[in-house]
Amino acid sequence: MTVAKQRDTKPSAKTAFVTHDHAGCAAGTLHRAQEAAREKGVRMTPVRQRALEILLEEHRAMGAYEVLDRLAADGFGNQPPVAYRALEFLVENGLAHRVRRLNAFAACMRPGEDHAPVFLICRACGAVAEAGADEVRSALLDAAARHNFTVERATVEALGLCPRCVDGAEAVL
Amino acid sequence: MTVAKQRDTKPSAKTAFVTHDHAGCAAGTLHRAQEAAREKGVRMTPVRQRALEILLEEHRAMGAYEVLDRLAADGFGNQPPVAYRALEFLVENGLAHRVRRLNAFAACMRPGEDHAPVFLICRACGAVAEAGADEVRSALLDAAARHNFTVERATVEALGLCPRCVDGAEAVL
DNA sequence: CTTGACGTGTGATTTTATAACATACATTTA
DNA sequence: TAAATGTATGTTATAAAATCACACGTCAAG
Repeated sequence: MTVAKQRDTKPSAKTAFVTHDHAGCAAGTLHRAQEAAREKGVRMTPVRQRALEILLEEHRAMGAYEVLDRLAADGFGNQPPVAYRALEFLVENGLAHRVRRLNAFAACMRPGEDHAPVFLICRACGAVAEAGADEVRSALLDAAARHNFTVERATVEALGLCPRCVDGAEAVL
Repeated sequence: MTVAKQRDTKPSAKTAFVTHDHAGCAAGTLHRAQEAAREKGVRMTPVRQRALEILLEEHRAMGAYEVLDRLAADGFGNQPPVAYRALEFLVENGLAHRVRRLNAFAACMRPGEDHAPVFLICRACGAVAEAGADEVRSALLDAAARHNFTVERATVEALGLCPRCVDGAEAVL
């Protein structure tokens, strides 16, 4: 846990690809997530909160078993359902997202805001950014409408290289 | 196998959601796929072709193990790698697509044409349609560009209800 | 005919995800 | 506060999806 603030960077146009104060960014997002949960009337229990913290601390997509290991190390159960249930809760309540391409999960950077996220996944460093998606979403809805298809949920994921990895080969790896 | 044509519907705006002559549609697509493979200089071996036929016959997303069962029934190997290798080949060569939301695979309806497909997945009947995606794709590229992200591959999948399932509740289930 | 590349078959294993059931905690209701 | 109810957690087991590693076969180039 642990909310060590280091440089109180203002979270202006925060994206995973821009160097920023992870700890502060994570703390802020966690706070907003807690708010969102409270407003929604759902319970942010210890496992759930810890799972979210783990995702926020890493600021990348993590597999369920990876999260599970961390949870177990913190004294929670060490069986798959422990992680899957916490992660499912977070996803259901818009506090995290599932990244299908990676069979993984990532914290939502805009908890509470109704979101239709696009994920930008760097294949070099594994960073995952959540991009604004309004235009993508409306284009998708248009395309679906042309087929008389009713969209309920959408997954939009792009795999490629983030700005830090694309030029230098000094990639984070 | 089997090109029993039933109603020779003209494949004008063919989509999985419009009632049409599956057999004819499948046969035509298979033919185009074979052409595409030949032009590309890759080998369309028996397992590979049969795997594609299976996907085309069903005209829906199928899990690797489901395809495997059918292949085994036709005298091919019955171990997972048999199906995964054939499917991987098809995907690599643009003859099929992977539908991540379903952990499944579907035949490409436009083999050869460089495609950036959007999948419309009916949660009621399981049909999967490949929709035109140019606008979605450009919106996605724009969004990525704003983050200085270089897109290499994209996954766009919508889950919802197809026109046949959305109004009648007589849904296929 | 031998070599080497590619494809296929097979057994075993790894990784990802759920089912099923028991226990504990929390919130309401009386 | 005690009982009742719903919700969350722990744990065992298993299912489903995907890959590894290695043997064998085929076919075309040398």
